[in-house]
Amino acid sequence: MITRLFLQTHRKPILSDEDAAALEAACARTQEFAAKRIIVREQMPLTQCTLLLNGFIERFKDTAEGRRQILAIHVPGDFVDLHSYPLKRLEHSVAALTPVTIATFPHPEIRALTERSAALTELLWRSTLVDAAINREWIVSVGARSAAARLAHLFCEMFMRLERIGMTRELEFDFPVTQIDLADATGLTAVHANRMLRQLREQGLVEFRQGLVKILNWDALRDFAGFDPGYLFSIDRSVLAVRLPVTVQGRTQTGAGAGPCGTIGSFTATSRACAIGALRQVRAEHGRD
Amino acid sequence: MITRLFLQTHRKPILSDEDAAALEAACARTQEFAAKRIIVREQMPLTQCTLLLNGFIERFKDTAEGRRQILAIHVPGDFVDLHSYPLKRLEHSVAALTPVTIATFPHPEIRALTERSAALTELLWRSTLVDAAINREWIVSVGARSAAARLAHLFCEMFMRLERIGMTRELEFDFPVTQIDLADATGLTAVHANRMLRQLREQGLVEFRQGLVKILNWDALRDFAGFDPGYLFSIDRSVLAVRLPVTVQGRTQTGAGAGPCGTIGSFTATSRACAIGALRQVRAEHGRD
DNA sequence: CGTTTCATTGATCAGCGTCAATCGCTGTGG
DNA sequence: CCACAGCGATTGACGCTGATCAATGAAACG
Repeated sequence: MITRLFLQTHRKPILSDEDAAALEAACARTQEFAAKRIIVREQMPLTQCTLLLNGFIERFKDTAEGRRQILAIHVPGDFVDLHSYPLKRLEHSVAALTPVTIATFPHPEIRALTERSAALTELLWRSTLVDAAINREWIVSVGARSAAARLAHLFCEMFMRLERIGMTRELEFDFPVTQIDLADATGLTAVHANRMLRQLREQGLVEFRQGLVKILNWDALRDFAGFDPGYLFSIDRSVLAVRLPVTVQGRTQTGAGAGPCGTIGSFTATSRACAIGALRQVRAEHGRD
Repeated sequence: MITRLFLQTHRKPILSDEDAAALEAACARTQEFAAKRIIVREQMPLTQCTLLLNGFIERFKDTAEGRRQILAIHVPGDFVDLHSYPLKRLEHSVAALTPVTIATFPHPEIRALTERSAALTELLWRSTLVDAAINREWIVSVGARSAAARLAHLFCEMFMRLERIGMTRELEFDFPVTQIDLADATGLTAVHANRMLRQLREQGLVEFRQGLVKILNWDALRDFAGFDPGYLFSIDRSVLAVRLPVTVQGRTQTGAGAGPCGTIGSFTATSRACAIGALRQVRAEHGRD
């Protein structure tokens, strides 16, 4: 079943059996690519979407200065370029990080799906938005986290996403990328990424060696990275909350209650100092830092 | 007409008059907020979406260390949190940068729209994906551009987005944000942002003074920022190409042609050196750098 | 087996953050 | 009308994080 992992990752909204079957049937064919092969080149007109079945895929842009910025790393079950359906072209390239197997869904087939079922459309739409939420978390990573925390955060994210599809073993998982890839994803140089990986290892947080990630201390790693899985929009946030007590939640307590639906806020976004103070307090209460 | 600027920004797919009217009618009410007011707080369950009619809005996250990362800046005509419809909650907060007027669209109304028209759904979907493309360009900014180039790039982006909705005058436009906001958007400190703004001014590229941006030399600014408007998915790329000759286009020429539909690439993503060399060459041909 | 890629480490240095002080503007209350 | 507080802009001094340059070894590959 081609769409199994996709549906396992994105469970809402719940599809009828017919819709699920229609989605499955929309696949035109499967295909394999060697590692490092470019699958989609930026700005080319596209007529199909790519569902990743096996292996790892990167989306990236190269800058004029010769730096590569990886924008996303995809795992099996991810609809790598579903956004090409409404957009018709991509503003970035897509390449295989490892040997991969993909399934392709022609745009006309997807159009037929959207005309057939609003629920199915919403599921597809939603999956592209979870992707976007991950994009935004990466903005936070490169914009506001230290080098070591960026790497730690990436490991946390990959762990949760791979666990969702059964690709972890206890606290370790295969992550067959190079240190150069890690550097390109986190906005660092390979040299510095290497040093930070050593630091993470020596701090007893996480170990990365030849494509294998071993999480040595999940709680410490999560705190160090400032990782809050909320942005992954996984199925059951309450379960995650138990397993991963959310540090940063305290933020929303800065000030009294908001309107009933949360859209009518009643507080300003100012007073950084105040918010920071509150945060430090929350962190202190949890005995961290 | 509430949706005028939105439809002006997002012209594809083209809507029927009925669909456009239905969209217009889905608005429940308009509302005003003072500057710095939080409009949507992260993680709160949402039941409506926000269309910005007037003013500027930011989407942001605060980190545990007290840093604020701005994830997006919205201009009139932007559906600020349309992604809350499929996602039901947001992983970030939304606040007014200036006094704003917004229109709210209840989720049930949007659901009705999606059940009514696949074309309308695609337009809405597409607009959330253009947003995501901007998110990704911001990853490139904070991850791979120098401090000054990040600011320059932001000014280029805002200029193009504001021009689309008629909010520029020749080469200047109102951008009523503080230097702190600019710093939070670009992953810099306010102090350093200030210095870089001075540098950009002294280099004769762009001037930012009390909420007014004056572009002193568009070509030089665009080149300095490495700005390629393709990621904005504006209406007519060819027009933009004439007006703003696309430097970075040359990249896709690195290697011979790809498959007919662009999905079957035939080159590897390796050999950075080669690609960089080719880029330098392209840039040299254009007499830059 | 040569060639290339990746990992690793050292030395050096620059870009950007941090700390601190000043100045101007605005709003506010006495 | 003035004193004062708060915020934003600006500038200087200093230091750290992370980039750059360089070299080596090991492993993968054709």
